Amino acid sequence: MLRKSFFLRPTEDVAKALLGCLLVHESEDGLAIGKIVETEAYLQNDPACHAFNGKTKRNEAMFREGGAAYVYFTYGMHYCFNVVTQKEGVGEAVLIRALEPIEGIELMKRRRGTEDIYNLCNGPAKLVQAMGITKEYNGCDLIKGKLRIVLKPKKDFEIIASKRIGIKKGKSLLLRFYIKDNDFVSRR
DNA sequence: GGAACGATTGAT
DNA sequence: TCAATCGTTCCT
Repeated sequence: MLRKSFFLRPTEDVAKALLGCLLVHESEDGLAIGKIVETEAYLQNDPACHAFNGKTKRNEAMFREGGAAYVYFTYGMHYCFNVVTQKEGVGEAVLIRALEPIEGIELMKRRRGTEDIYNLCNGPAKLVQAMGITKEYNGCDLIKGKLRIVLKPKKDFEIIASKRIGIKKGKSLLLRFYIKDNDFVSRR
């Protein structure tokens, strides 16, 4: 089980530390596990961040103490999953952009409607669908819930930092992180 | 009350 | 490159 302090570090550090960790979901349909291979940090003083203009009903979970989930609906049809960071009152989080499927791959294929393992979790809304994450998890505890993050100590990979994807503001910031040469990272 | 927009995806 | 699709946010 992860320690609370894992999530209370600077958000960029958490975004990098999450690479290689496991995202686990024990659902009624079965167990699904993916290794986190791509993340993006969203900071309070960053115009691309949902919390940039302060707390609203939608982004309320971002202001909770680190270790909670922030799940939001976008483009009228997709959900994205974030890991909330920092102490209570700070609106920062890490968007999980891609996973390497580890466990429950048949379940993921069924949920996604594809047989291609490289197309199961290579995007923020895709992995939400593959893992069976719903809006009900918004604000939930990721340390000990049905949906949780598990530390993976062995990290024998190189981390690449780059510009974030799909945003209109804050484009130049290098707040996207991914595992070098990993085949499950989202491309574009 | 109304309009504009979006941390995306999948098809063309 | 573009349409799909609708909740949230912000303006009037």
